[in-house]
Amino acid sequence: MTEAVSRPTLEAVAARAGVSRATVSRVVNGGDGVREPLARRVRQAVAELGYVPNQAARSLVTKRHDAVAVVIAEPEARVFADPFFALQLRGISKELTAHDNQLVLLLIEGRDDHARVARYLSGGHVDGALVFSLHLDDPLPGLIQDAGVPTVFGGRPGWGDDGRAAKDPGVVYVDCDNRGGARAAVRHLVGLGRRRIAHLTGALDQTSAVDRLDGYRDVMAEVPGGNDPRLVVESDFTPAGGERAMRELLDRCPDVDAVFAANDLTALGALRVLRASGRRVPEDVAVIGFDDMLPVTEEADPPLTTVRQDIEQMGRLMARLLLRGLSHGRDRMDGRVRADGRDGTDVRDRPDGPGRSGTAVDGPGAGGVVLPTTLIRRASA
Amino acid sequence: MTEAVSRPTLEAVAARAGVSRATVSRVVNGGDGVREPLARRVRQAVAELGYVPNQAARSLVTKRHDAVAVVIAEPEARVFADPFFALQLRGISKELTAHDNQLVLLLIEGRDDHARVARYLSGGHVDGALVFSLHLDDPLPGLIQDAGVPTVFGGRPGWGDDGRAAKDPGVVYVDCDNRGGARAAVRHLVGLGRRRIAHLTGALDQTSAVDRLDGYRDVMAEVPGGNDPRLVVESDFTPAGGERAMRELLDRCPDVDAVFAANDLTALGALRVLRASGRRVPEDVAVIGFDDMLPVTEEADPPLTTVRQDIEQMGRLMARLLLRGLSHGRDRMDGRVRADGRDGTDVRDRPDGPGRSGTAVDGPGAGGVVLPTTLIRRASA
DNA sequence: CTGAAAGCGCTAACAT
DNA sequence: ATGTTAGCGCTTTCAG
Repeated sequence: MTEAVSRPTLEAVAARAGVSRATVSRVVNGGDGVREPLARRVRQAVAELGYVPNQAARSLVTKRHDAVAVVIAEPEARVFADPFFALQLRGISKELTAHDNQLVLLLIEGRDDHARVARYLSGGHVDGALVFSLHLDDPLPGLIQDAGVPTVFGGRPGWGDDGRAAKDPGVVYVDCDNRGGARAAVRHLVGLGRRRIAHLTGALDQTSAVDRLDGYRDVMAEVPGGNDPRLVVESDFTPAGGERAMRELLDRCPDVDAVFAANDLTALGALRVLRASGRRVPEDVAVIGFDDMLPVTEEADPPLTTVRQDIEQMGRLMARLLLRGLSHGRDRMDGRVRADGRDGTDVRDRPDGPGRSGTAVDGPGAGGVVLPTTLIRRASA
Repeated sequence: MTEAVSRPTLEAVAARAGVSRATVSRVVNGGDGVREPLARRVRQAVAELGYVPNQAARSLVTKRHDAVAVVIAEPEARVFADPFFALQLRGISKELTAHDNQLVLLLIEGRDDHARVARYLSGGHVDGALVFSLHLDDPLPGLIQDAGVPTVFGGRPGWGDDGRAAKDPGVVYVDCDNRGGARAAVRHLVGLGRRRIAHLTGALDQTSAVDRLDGYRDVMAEVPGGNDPRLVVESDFTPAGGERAMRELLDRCPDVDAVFAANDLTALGALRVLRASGRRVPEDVAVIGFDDMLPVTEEADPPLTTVRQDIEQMGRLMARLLLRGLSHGRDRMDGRVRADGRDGTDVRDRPDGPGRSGTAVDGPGAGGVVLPTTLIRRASA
């Protein structure tokens, strides 16, 4: 292992190129206003010495860090049960990398960690934050707002009275069209001729679960007998919860002919209970999930029809919005992030095929960007 | 959102407390050699002003960053198919947090990214790196060694001729006892009275797959007819690969009565093919997996007997070893990481129950720390 | 278009 | 035990 030998400084490069430090600095940072022959000499010296700018020194004067924090709270470690997390990170990482920003990962393990994270964020160590707000009652978003760090949330924030946060144009978030996706799923079941369509909800302290339930209700309101409350069973996004809910459902409504589960894991549990009860899927009961968690949906028996959301794209978009706000901030806006100016490239670049649902923007004035979902037909419905 | 108002500096705190900057600095950094009354005044001022040290300024002079990079290469995105990644990160994060270090996440998407990561690591932005080396031919480890950054690898590194790297005491890594775990699994099958025990390998360009195969062979060498090469089918750690391999196996050896799959996903594929072929598990064919990937093993049909490795613990240990090397380095060792001084607290704190396998240290002189595995009995074997 | 000089906020000798 | 001082490596006016 080589000794951590002191790296060359601007000074060294300047000496070697026979110019001043200022000139080297200019070249290194884009090189405006340096005549080509000189610039070339500088670049040469940089290459020869293997010069890499000292980020600490740079930050000290620019007050920028080219780093953003990604904050992930993982209460019951549910986040870790699925590949969600990884995909989001991947999208975020790609976008940050493309803009030469570093990703500082902040995992929250428990209540105590909130203070730590808040302190870090207020400490001015990063230029902004991407925050995944999982629960309606999570104190974290509030703390972060107080910290005064430009922030983009992942998933519609649910804090505040009646989801007030999501309507505050100062709060920027990215989400998938949970409600629209749910509608598409239920409509599909209706189109299949099903009438006793049930819903196994997700954990209702998360906005995604609430929105999917709302979407279900939107469509069922138009189905004769569709507002039978026994058709909705509360669950929690887990396979075990799905089993429990499905048993309960079978008890309440033995005549059920379709199930829209709040996510694929829940659908998996339902599938098992249905099989055990002697029902055939989809002949007797059609089943649809949500997320399109690949290993799960494709390997399910039968393969699961589901509503796909592009997790990685959500990550990318979050990062993009944050970075955009940051660059504004540098010029004159004090870093306030805004969700407008949605050029949408890369986001809505897929053809508008059948089964497509949702709009790309959830109403004017809101700080939320909502990505469309797609119904993926497999064997279960 | 509050304006990014300039935070208070040491100077401000000093003024308020009526002392010099140096004194404040001393108090903030542990407070040796400052008399209590004074120290109290300083702490008071710090609290009142909400002072947080400027990390950039501090790094500039100390040349330390209290940050480590976590480098994850994810070739075919396989990493993201399972919760592995998340668990490792969680373990790492916990340990780093406990020592006030930041986690900078570097995801490698393709060949081009290697250079970028190498440059970042050489750039002296972090104090050390935790690197997951997935493939035998990965150029990354070499680049990282050149970068001269204290590093701990996740998983036995396979580069160099014949795994030379793992024997270099200068190369530190943490792995689970793949070979021992495999032995335990196969021994269990033997104990069940099985004789035609097959192995579906993992991707053999990863040391974990190679080691598990070796473990299988260790035991089979003592089983009559156990060295039948047809009993080993190469696969790739995926469910689809598992299906393919299992079909091939059934073709070659219809009399197979047990299968040790290189991981749980592979076992899942095997299970499906076995069912389709009309075989009962475990009556006709016993099946064992590896990893104990919970959602998969518990939800499998039948629930999967498997070899558990404590992923999170591996992450913790990697971070701990790195941090330990770093603190040595600060005193006098130029940051060289060493795998000795294994106090092992938290690592070997579980009772030595039955089915336990492996040693905590893989031979003297090597830079590797190998964590034990546990056989988890469920219904499939 | 280029160079000289003034700090950014902090730590670590060195004084006292 | 506390204060004074000299930079860490860089960007950025400000002159020329």
